[in-house]
Amino acid sequence: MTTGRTTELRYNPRELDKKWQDRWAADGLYRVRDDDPRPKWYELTMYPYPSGDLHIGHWYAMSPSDAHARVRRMQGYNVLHPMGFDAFGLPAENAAIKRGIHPFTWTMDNIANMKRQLRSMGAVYDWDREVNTCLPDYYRWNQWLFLQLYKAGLAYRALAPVNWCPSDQTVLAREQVQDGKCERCDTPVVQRDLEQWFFRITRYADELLDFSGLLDWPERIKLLQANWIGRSEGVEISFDIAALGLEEQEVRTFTTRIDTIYGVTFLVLAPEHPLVSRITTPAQRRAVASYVDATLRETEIERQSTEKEKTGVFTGAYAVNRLNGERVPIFIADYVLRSYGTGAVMGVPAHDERDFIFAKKYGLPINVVVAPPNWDGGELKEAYLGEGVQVNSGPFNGMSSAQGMGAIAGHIERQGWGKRTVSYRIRDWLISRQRYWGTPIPIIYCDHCGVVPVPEADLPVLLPEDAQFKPTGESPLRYHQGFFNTTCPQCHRSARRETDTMDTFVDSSWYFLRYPNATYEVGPFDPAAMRFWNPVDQYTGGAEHAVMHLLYARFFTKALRDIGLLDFGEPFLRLFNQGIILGEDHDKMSKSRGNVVAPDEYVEALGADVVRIYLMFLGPWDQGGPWSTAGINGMARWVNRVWDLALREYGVGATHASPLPDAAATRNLVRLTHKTIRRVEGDLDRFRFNTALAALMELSNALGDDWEARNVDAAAWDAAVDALLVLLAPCAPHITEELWERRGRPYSIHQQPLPAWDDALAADEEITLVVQVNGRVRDRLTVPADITEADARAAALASPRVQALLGGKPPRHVVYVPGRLVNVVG
RNA sequence: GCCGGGGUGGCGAAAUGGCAGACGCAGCGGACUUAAAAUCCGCUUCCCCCAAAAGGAGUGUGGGUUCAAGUCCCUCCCCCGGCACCA
Repeated sequence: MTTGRTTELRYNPRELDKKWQDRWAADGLYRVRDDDPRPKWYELTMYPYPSGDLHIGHWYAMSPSDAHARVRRMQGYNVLHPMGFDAFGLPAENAAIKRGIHPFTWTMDNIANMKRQLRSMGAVYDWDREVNTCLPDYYRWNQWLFLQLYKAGLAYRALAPVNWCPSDQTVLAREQVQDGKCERCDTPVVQRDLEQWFFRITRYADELLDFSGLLDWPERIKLLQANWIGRSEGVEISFDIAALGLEEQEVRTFTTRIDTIYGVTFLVLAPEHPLVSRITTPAQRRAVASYVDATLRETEIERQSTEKEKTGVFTGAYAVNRLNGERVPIFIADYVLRSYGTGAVMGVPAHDERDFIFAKKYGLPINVVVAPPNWDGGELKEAYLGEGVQVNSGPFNGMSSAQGMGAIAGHIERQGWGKRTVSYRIRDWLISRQRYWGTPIPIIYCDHCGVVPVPEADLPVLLPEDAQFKPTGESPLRYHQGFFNTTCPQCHRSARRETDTMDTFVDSSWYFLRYPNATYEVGPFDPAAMRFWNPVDQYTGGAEHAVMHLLYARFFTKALRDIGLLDFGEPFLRLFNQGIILGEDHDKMSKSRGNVVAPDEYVEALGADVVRIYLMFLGPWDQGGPWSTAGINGMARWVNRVWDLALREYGVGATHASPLPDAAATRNLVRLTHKTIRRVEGDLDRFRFNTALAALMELSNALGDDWEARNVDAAAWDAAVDALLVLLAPCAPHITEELWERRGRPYSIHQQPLPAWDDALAADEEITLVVQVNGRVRDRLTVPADITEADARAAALASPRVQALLGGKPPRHVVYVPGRLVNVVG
């Protein structure tokens, strides 16, 4: 045990946890029914990858969400709070390569272990509704949904430059590339051209920017998604290259600064731009070819580095700016990206930082067309990006650049040289993975019929069990003759199967639709059950999924709605992101730092409840924070105090009755009880577990004092203790159930409603009136809560401390804040 | 560089513009004990002071608004996260 000194509990936590977990399971206490008349509440937490071990981060994500789901139960909702496994993915395959264990075996063993660990948490999960994405009865519906998207034109195959991880031997989605490296193994990613499957998420870019269908999402996540989608309005403007005598008469560029069109002194194409080879003059051929080669060899890190000096090569060709008839040279440069806009940009060095640097380096003219304020007509030291007055802009001179923007765009559209358009940063979602352990893409390639979808009746396309895992990491599917060779469903001649599998984010894009009907066999979901529970009322999980899982799931929901499978467009109405639990040294937990906390040890020693409430108490849930071994021992001590309090026999006939209950003390306890109920329910509702638990501690401290003083009425004592247990029950389900039983209350505490509070009983009779002189606290007076303003002012002025400070002079001004303070301004 | 979030005692933290530091941890003192652990009680932001009272200072920095600012506005610094040649 690495937990150091550990508080001894009043009870055996292992036995107590097991007793109640077994009893709840036997009674089906958490079995969820679809025919329950109470309002439904679907509370979901992001399902885990079955790595094999439930670590403290899982506990930090899952036990508070379980507590919140329990709060909703106690508030009278019919609550679905399911759990499952994101079971496809690369680690299983790596285990197969390294240790010769089949991914299926590895994954299912891990799931078995994690389910045991998850059960130890004592959550309300209804395991009858478990979802496991690596089983054919789940992934067949991945395939079915793929076919529906394909039919709708939302899934397509294209040759595209992709991010390839040489170590994992697969392509990556752009979201999975971090700083030019593979998110998983840190290998520098290289560019390759491959035939890949895509989902047309870009068709939904504008709708994904519309968050109006959401009830409560963190602003931060919406902003992250908006930035990722990266919508920018601009103008597509073509330049005339008819003089080159090619089939193409023009080069199209995209700009957000059409007001600077008269300042164009060059054009730049991406090195991969299809026109490059055709426009290049014989004299420049060699230079251009070697530059293009060098660019393709670059890794993403090199290409994307902003520190790198701007480089480029002249193609020898010129284009004409149609607005002023000027002839400008065409360059290629690797800072222009093929995949954004049109893959070509107009160079306006006076008004764009990159173009400015490029022009300086290659000696290109810098023509000011938007005059900065107080511009003297001289040379610019740096690009001027702001607004100004149009100059050197032909008929648009004298307009503000804002006016110029509209006027020039209108002129271009009338002339047919271009049009106003919108560009997005987001690209279509690349879902092909050259891996075994994923959902096979249900497509067949036939020499006669071309790309043929697998007929729905033939689903699922099963992963072959007898796959050979190569040390190179290449997908076994390509070498599995029985899988690879098939017959065309249309012409019945021999054909080949697609060997790529789907990104696992496809699985998680609709798993929430499956929980309500996890065993449904005629479709991905039973429309009635799915619709009864969906959309998810409250989703919780880490913010790292802001632009991947959450965006993909929103896209899927909208796409399935348009196909006619759903009648709603947002999957998750409310979202809460928990923070990250750090090591005791305040660093991110990692094996290499040796600061990883294993929850099982603490659950074993202190029970699930202590681990749960400690994690909830350590700070605001959305901020995360450092683990503290001393801190969790403090929680164990408090649990002991609650245990003692709850079992004390206080009252009529008991050994520790008050001979003569004190009316004032009793009123104080009743008041505190009602205040605590009000506070705790408000806090729990808004995921503020730390302050909810602090309020319960205050109540338990007060009960301790009352026990010592023996001065409160027995009924008030019992009501306070019962309220304490019921309010604590969502956070600490096991010990509250035990204490509830020992106190002779009816099973189960988890079927009790949250107690109601009475504002009248919670109201203070006396308040502390703070008396300030010139804004500084100089006295505190205890006065009746309903004191009149006149009395409060008089009492404050009568204070000897105030009198002394005023020195006999009348105050200039007195501020009164009802129920709080009087500020005497002298 | 741009966009978020954050900076409060020895530590984790609390605080509708109205008593800064609730609650917990650690520490110190006391009770109980042959002793220790556990438990219980008390103290615990800093400065001045033998001590207390009474003062004074104090929520990253500097300024502002206000009778009153941790909270609102402006400047700058630092930490964390995201994006980053997106034309």
